[in-house]
Order: sequence, then C-alpha cells, then structure tokens
Amino acid sequence: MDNSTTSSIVEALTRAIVEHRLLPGAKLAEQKLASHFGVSRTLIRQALFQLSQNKLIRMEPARGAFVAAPSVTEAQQVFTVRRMIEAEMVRAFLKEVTPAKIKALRAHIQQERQAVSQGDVTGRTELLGDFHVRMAELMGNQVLAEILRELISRCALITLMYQSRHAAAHSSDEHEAIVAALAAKDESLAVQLMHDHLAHVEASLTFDRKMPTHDISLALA
Amino acid sequence: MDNSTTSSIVEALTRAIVEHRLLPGAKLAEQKLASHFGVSRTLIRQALFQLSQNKLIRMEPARGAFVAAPSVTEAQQVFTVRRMIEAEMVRAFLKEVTPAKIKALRAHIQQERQAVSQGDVTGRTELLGDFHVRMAELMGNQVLAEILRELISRCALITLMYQSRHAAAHSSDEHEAIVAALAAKDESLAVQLMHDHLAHVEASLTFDRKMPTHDISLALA
DNA sequence: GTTCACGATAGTGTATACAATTTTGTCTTT
DNA sequence: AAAGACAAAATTGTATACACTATCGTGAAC
Repeated sequence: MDNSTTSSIVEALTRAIVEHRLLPGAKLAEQKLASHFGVSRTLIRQALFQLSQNKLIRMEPARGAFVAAPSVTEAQQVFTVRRMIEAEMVRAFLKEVTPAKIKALRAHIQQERQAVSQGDVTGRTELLGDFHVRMAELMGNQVLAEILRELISRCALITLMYQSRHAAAHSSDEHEAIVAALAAKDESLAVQLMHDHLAHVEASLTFDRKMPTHDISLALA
Repeated sequence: MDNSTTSSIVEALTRAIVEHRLLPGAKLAEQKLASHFGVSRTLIRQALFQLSQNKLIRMEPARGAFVAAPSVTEAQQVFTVRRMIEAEMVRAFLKEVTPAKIKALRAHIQQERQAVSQGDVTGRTELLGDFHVRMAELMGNQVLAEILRELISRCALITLMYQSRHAAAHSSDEHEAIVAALAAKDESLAVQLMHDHLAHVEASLTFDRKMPTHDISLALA
C-alpha cells in the first residue's frame, strides 16, 4: 500500500497549519484541496484522517475538517505530560551520556541561535522543538522520539502564535544551560532546568490574548 | 465526516489482533475484509490506515497490510517510555490524591482479580493495562491517558502471548501494593513499586520463546 | 418585520470502476 | 529436472460516480 503521495499532502498541510497560513478553525474542503494538489478526494481524505489523528485538525461528521484550535486545558495537559516525560528523559540521558552526544546537542543549539537571530520564525519554532526530539533520538529510543514529536507538533500552533521573539531566545539559552548541566553530569540540576524550561515555555504562552480564528463558534465564545 | 462505521471496523480488528485470532504477520486482504464486514474496500482501507498508525498493523506499498510483529527492541523501548511516564505519573498522582481516587483504583483491582481467577485471558490483559490508564484518567489528564492507552495496546500482542497466568496474578498484586503506597502517601515507595512493576512485566516476557506467526520471513529468521 | 418551511446548492460518505503493480502458474529452453 | 520468461489472475492504488446530509437562500404565513 503506497502512501508517498498521501504523506506529501500531509506534510504540506502540516506545514501550512504550523506556519499559520491556515488559521485555527479554517475549513479544509476536500474538493478544493483535491484541485489544489491535483489529486482526487480519495487521497485528500486519507491525509485528513491522518492529520486528525495527529490532532492538527478536527473532523465533524458530515460537516468537514477544520484546523484544530487546541484548548487552553489541552495545551496545559500536553505541557504536563512533556514535563513528566522529559524530566525522566534527562535522567536516562545522563546514564549513558557521551561527549559525542553533548557535541550533537550543542551543534543543534547553534542552529537554533541562527534561526532566532535571523528572525526565521518557522525554522526557529521547528528547531526549538527538535531539540527535545533530538535528545530522545540520541538515546536511541525511537518510540520516545515519536511520542515527543507528536506532543510538540500538537502545540506548535499555540507556541507559534504566542511565543515572542524574546521568549524564543530565552528557550535557546535554557537549552544551553541544560546541555551544560548534562556535560557536568549534574543530574538534579539538569532535571530541574528541564522542568523549569518547560514551565517557562508554558508560562510564556499568553492564553488570554485574542487569537485570530476562522472558527465562528470559537470567535464568539 | 462520519467515521462510526470505520471505527467499529477498527475496533473489531483490534480485538481480533489483541485476542490473537489474527496472528502476527497474517495478511489482511482488503476484499476479504470488505466482504466479511459487508462494506466496500473504501472503509476497510480507512480502518487499515488507522490501525497502521496505532502500530497494530504494518503496511507495505502495493503488497498489503499485515498484522504487526513488534520487535524485541521496540517492545523494550515501549517499556522504557512507560517507566519514564508512569514514575512521574505516580508522583503527580500523589500531589492530588483523594480517598475517592484510591477507592476507584481498589475497585479496579477487584475486577482484575476476578478476571484472573476466572481465567478470562482477554479481559485480564485488558484490565491489567487499564489500571494504568485509569490512574491517568483519575488525574484528569486526558492527553496522558491517551498516550498510555496507545503504548499499552501497542504491546498487548506480546503481553498476551508471553504473559503467563502466574505473571498476571503477580501484576495484580503489584497494583495493589502500589495503591497501598499511594494511600499511605509514600512517594518514593510508590515510585519504586511502579518502576519495579513495569520492570517485572517486561522481564516476564520471554522474548526468546518461539512465537507462531504467519510471516514467512519472520518464521525463518 | 419576523419566523418557519421548503427547495436549491454544496459538501461529505460510501461504493464502484479503472489503472498499475505484484503474485502465481505455465510453458519454453537448456 | 531446473531456471527463466511470459501471460493470467489477484491485489493494491487512485479516480470517479452516486447517495445522503447539511447549509443557504427564497418565499410564504403570521
């Protein structure tokens, strides 16, 4: 069963959503997408189903697919889970840390800084999230990496919308501090820093700010 | 977009796989499934895509769908992630524990014991996994619960195949010990017990045993 | 002027048809 | 008899057709 075409559509839609070319609540009409991608509705529907499982869109029976607008509650739950997972990930990482792994993380942070200084919002958000996934991958645990990737992409919408440039630079600094603690093999410090880092990211999201949307029921809530 | 029919097919196939009426490596031909369920291939394909995202089946381009046979490595990674998540879950659970929540967990354990004593293999496996999901739900974190549910179902195949009746009873005892520690608000003990519990479950899986399969390349490996 | 009813339109849900690929069986060749 | 080539059958991948539901606009009744 082939899925290369479908996955390329999923990728394109994911980028469009995460990069905010499609706003939360926007309707994703199948025929329009089909025409745009030059394929039949069959493949579009496959892609939409996949995106709905990733929680990037929401599907209502007989009404259609809409870009998801994660609630504050949901976002907070995601951050809670991330704090749980990543605190333990730091501990596990330290148990098998090597100079090469530290070096890889530092290299990643360099990329982050570049994106931040260049004002590359899209690349910045992607890289800031990838730092955490990278850690999981360096541990060789693909299952962990996948789960983290999903959790991170799940809040990419909100993060992109609410995270200021200052907060982004801050994140990068915190990543560096974490790596420093890892290099020094200071477990409790590294765990604490990771925990605080995620708490900071969550706190930096100003949930109460007005958020443009295409979802009428949401706009009038 | 309706998915009630599709989800019922997903459910039926999930049960068939988890209950081992479909062995790892077995081919899931679309037309046969379509005839069996009395629907078109369209709905079958939707269901198969969903199952492949749940890692319960594996899809090969232009060749078809096959019941997944999680590798030892993958199973171990899943258990590693579960230990990470659930150790922290225990800590978080204790921060907002109430008598009602303890009572709910104890009630669940009663169900487990009943299934174990009745030799209800299917119900037993399901309930033993649900204990962990139940904890997440009692904390009110739906995101956490979903992730755990997926992780648990992902190894249901292996657990069902390799977990002996004795190991199952043992699991139930360990659940009870965990709840006792929670009731006593002994954090480090509860965390330790949960960690050991998951390690025991993983250790009880005899990965080297011969495992019936329909996958030729796997059978001859 | 407002509300309800109803038909037109658009969009989703499912089935079927067609194209492309893989698998299988047979026949030929050595 | 074994190996390879080729044709036939079966299966997957994609597109299209049809059915069903929701939405929107118009108009009639009050």
